[in-house]
Amino acid sequence: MKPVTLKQIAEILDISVTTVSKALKDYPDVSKKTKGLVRDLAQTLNYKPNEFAVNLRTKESKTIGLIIPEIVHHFFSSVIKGIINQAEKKGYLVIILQSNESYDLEKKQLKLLLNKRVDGILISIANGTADFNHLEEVLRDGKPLVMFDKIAKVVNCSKVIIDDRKAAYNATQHLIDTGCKRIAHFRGPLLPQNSIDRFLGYKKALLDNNIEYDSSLVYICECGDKSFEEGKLNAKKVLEDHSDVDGIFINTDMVAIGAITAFKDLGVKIPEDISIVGFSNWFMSSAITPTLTTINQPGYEMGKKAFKQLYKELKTLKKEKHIIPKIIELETNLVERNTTKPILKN
Amino acid sequence: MKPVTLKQIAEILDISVTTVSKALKDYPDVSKKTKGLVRDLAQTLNYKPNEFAVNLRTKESKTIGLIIPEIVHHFFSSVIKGIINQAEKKGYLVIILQSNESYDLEKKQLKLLLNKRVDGILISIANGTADFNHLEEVLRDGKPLVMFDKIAKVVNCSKVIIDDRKAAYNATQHLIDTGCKRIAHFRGPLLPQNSIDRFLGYKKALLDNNIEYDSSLVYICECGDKSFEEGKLNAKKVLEDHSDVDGIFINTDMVAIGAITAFKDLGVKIPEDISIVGFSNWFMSSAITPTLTTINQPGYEMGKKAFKQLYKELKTLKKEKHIIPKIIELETNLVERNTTKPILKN
DNA sequence: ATCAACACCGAAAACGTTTTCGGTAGTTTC
DNA sequence: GAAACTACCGAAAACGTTTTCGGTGTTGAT
Repeated sequence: MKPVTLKQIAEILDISVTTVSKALKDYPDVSKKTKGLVRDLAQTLNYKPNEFAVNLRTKESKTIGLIIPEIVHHFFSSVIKGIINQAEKKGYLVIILQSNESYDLEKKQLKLLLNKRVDGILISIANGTADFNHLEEVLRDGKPLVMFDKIAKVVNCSKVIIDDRKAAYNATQHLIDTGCKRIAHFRGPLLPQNSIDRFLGYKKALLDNNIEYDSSLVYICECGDKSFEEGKLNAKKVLEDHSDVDGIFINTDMVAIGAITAFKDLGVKIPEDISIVGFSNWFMSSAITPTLTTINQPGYEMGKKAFKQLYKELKTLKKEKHIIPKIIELETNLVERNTTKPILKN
Repeated sequence: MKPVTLKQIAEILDISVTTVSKALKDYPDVSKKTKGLVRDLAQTLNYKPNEFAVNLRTKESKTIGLIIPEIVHHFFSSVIKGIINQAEKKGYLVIILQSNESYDLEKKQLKLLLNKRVDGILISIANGTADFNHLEEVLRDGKPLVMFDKIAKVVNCSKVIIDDRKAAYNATQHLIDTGCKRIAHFRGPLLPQNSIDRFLGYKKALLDNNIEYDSSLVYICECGDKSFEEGKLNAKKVLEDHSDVDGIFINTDMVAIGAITAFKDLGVKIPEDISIVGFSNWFMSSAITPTLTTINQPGYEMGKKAFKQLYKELKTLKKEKHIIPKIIELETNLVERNTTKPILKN
């Protein structure tokens, strides 16, 4: 019942623990014969090295921590998949925690991971997070930290992101290119950088096309569980408030699908009466009718890149003292579908 | 840079390591004064107990392993959420691995977790898994194992499941109750128990209502990434093969939504011409038009229950030698929406 | 016969905790 | 004034591994 140890193997073979350890790790100063004996016995006894002891000696756990605002979410779960697949390839295991978009939980969980002595941390911060002391502490602890998607610009660590501003600019520009004159925006919450950047991109596109920015055309969504409902609700509000709106750039696909559903119910024709561009390229976007024009946001890729960066830092930290943070920007692209009209030739 | 240890605190205060350790753990044989000193110093030095050393002594890691076929999946990600939320409450961390529906990967990952010496394991097995030796090994290792959703009946461990057969029976019965006479079934792959049980439930319902079972009305879907496409494809096939079909019970919502999309494109009226019942109650089911009648499968709840059972076993294993496996069955229910007609009064 | 080279092995320290057990000093009891 | 408590502290062993360093015995060359 009790797990087999090096000591037991040593006693059976009447050799020292040292030799057993070395034999299993293929040291050159152990004879072929002994190695054979040790390995065979280890095999038959089903010996598994005690990771706790190994960790204690080597001071690493080959485990990393991951904090994410929400797991039940297509984009984030894609990122997770990218991370753990990549981690597994490099022999790392991943402990996942969910902050639930709460700063307090995020802080607590970060402490949990630091206490567990994970080798490094990946995080996408919560919407509510405005203080970054808990994140700085990771760095102070000498552990590599890589942020992705929802980042804190001010923290001096590596980041894997998309250019939200540019993507939003392109989305809005596409609406303009397809003939929209009065364009609304369903934005996300006020705090997270993404939602700000997307808003800024939207605004810039209007400006560059000499369309006046009208703050009453901007609606806020929490983009949480209620995304679909928010989409429906805001769609109705737009119709009431501004009968002249002919295009909407929407912060996330889920909200966009809510809006589409509401518009269909209300007899609004898409894209003839109102054009819509979403954000994320959630797979449902190509399933709904009409299919949703949206910005493709590469989640799996982002997860992969984030882990790769963390891995690099893990390696360099073994030799050098410090790491130079790196900003990795992933490309996004507009996926043209049927909620926008074809581009006007002029 | 190097983490603070008990020894350092002891040296500074000129007391023994023992006393420091005891002070921090609030042993009764340490004076209030000493406790205060130790705790204050530990605080200011930002002392964190070395988990590796603690693990080595206590022989537990307060970490469990979770293997799941696919993360990017609404049902499974809900389960994950349930698990890690519950685990966090009890002070456990969760390492997640994804088998990708592959037996070989599943086997490898299980070994990985066992080597990591997690305290217990939660698993939903891959479709391809037909040999269960790797699962038995967990038990042989003396570690608690709890399966959920996709289980192996033959393995003697606790399981958290739904009654797929009953649920499928109810789904089919509902189609019959709403007037369907010729009912097709889009089933999942041949192997996993769920898919078999749902098929069996479908068949039984037909039998009990004196409707002849026709194997040509059963279509197989892989239910992987291509679910939506499979739904569309099989919908078309049904129309070609059997113009008289007036109801379909579909293995998962995603496939059902594909089918609905295809039917709408082909001008088939739902539920007038063909009624549909899905399975899972994916949130998109209530967003699509028409909203999908489906079986509610409580993912979050399942995750919670699975961890709770594992936790119980973890505790009992500390006292007793053996645990008696338990089968926990969660209730499902039919959610009536608009892809089925109202029930006929007779 | 001597020395160097080589092949192989093991003692011991170290990693940082936890816990048992015994010890000392001071206080109370009769 | 002896015995019995109480309150507090610490030495040491243990958990299982890794790695350094020094040993022994054999071989081959001189």
